[in-house]
Amino acid sequence: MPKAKYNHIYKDLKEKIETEVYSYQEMLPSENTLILEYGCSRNTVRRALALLTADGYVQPMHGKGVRNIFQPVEQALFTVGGIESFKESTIRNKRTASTKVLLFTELTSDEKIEKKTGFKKGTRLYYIQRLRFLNKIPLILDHNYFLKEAVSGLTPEIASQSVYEYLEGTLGLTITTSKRTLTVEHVTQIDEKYIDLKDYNCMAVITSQTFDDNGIQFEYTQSRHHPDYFRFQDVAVRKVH
Amino acid sequence: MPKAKYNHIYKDLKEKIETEVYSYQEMLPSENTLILEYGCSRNTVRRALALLTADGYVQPMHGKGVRNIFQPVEQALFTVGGIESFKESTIRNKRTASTKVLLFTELTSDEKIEKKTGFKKGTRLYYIQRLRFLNKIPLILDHNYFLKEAVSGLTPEIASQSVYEYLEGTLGLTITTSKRTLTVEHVTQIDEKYIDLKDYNCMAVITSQTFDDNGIQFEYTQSRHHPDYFRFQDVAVRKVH
DNA sequence: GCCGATTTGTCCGTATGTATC
DNA sequence: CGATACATACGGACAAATCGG
Repeated sequence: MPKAKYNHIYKDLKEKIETEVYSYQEMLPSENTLILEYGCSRNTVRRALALLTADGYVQPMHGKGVRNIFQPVEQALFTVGGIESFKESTIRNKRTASTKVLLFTELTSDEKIEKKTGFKKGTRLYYIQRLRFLNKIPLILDHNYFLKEAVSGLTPEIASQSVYEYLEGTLGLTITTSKRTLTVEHVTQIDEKYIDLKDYNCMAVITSQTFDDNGIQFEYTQSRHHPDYFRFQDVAVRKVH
Repeated sequence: MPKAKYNHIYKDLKEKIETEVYSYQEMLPSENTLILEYGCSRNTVRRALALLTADGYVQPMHGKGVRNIFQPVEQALFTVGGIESFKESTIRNKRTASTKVLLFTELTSDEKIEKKTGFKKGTRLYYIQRLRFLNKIPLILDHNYFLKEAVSGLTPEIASQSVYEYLEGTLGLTITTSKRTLTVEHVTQIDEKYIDLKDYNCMAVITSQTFDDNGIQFEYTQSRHHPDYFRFQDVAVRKVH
C-alpha cells in the first residue's frame, strides 16, 4: 500500500535505530552516504530524516551530522502516543483486552453538547459508553460521540469490538487528525461504579476530536483512565532557531 | 534570526487562520495561488503547509484542496503545549508568575538517578526544587536536574528567575528536543507541604528530558501540577495512509 | 462513463548559503 | 582555506485523486 520511498527509508532507519545498529549518541551516515545507500535524491533522504526528528529519534546538527538520541523506554502498563485505536494500543502494549458496552443510544446535539464536543447544534449523534478491560481488569471508561451520518450502520456489536476497524475497513473512512487535551479530573459516580480506583480520587482524562481525510470531525471522545495504568508520551521539537 | 521564507509564509497563514480571514471548514487558496501570492516555489509553500498540518490547523485533501480545521480553544487556566519555559507559558496564559527556590544543590548521578533521569552514573548535576506561583498561588512543584558542565555558572538567583533565558541568552545554548511523559501520581508530603490541593490526592506530573542542538541531554525535570490548573494539548496526525 | 483541467503527493537534480572541521 | 555536512530554495516531471462538462 504505502509505496512512498521516503517512508521506506524512514522505517528502515527507524528499525536500525531501535535495534541499535546505531547506538545512542552515535552519528548516522551523512545524507550523501544515505543517498548512495538507498539510491535516491537528497530531498527524499531529508524527508525521512525529518520524520525521525519529529519522533525524537535523531537530532540533526548543522555542519556536523545527524545524531541518534533514541533511548528505549520501558513500556509500563498502558502507554498512549500517536493516533491509534484501543485495540491497536493493547496489541502494542502486549495486553489482552476486551470491551463492554454500557450504553448505546442516539441523540441530537444541543448548545451544551456543541460547546463541549464541537458538533453543531441539531447534528444527529451516536452516544456510547464503553468500559475497557486490560487483562480482565476494568481500567478505562470511554464516552464516545460519533457523527451519525459519517458512521452509519454502527451497532452495539461493532462497538464491543473495534469501531475503528469498522470505520476504516468497512466504511473506507480514513482517520487523519486527532486533537487531544489531557487533564486530571475528580472521579464521578459512574467511574467508581465500574472501576476499582483504590484510594485515588481522580483519573487521567483524554478528550479528543478526530477528523477524517475530508476534514470532517466525526468523533468526540472522553477517555477516563485509571492513574496506575496510564502514561502519555510526547516529543516536542523547536521549529526554526 | 529566522529569515527562512517558508517560516514567514507559515506564520502569515497561521495568523490569517487564527484571525478567521479563512473560517472553519473553508478552503485555503490552492498551492498555485499561494505560489503567486508569495512569489516562491511550490516546495516552499508546501513546507509551510506541512507545518500548519502538524499543528492541526489545516488538513490537505488529495485532489481537492487544503481545508481549515482550526477552532479556537478557551485557554483555561494553564495550558502546556510545545517547548517553552515556565516564564513563556505564563505570558502566553496571561498570568503573573513568580518562583521560589526551595533547594539548590549539587550531586553526582548514581545508578538509581541514571535509571530515572538518563544521566550516566558519575555525572555531576545540579538538583533544584522550585515552587511556581500563578497569580500568587502556589500551583507547580518542579524538580530539576541540570547537567553541570552544560549549564555552568547557574546560581539560586538565576533559578529564581528564568533558567532558560540564562541558558539561551547568556550561555548561547539552544534547546531543541524535549521528550515528555505525562502521568498521574499520588501526592507526596512535599507536595502537600507547599501546595493547597483541597481534596485532591493526586497531581498531574510531566517528566521531561531536554536536549540541546548538539544532541546532548542537559536537563531532566519532573514538574508536578495542581489538577485544577493543568491542561495539556496535543495534535496527532497519521503518517502515510 | 469519458476526458481534460485542477489540485495535492512524490521524486528528482541543481544551486546557494551556512556551520563545522 | 578547502572539504564536508546540513539548510533553504528553485524548477521540473509525473502520479493520483477530484471535479466539471
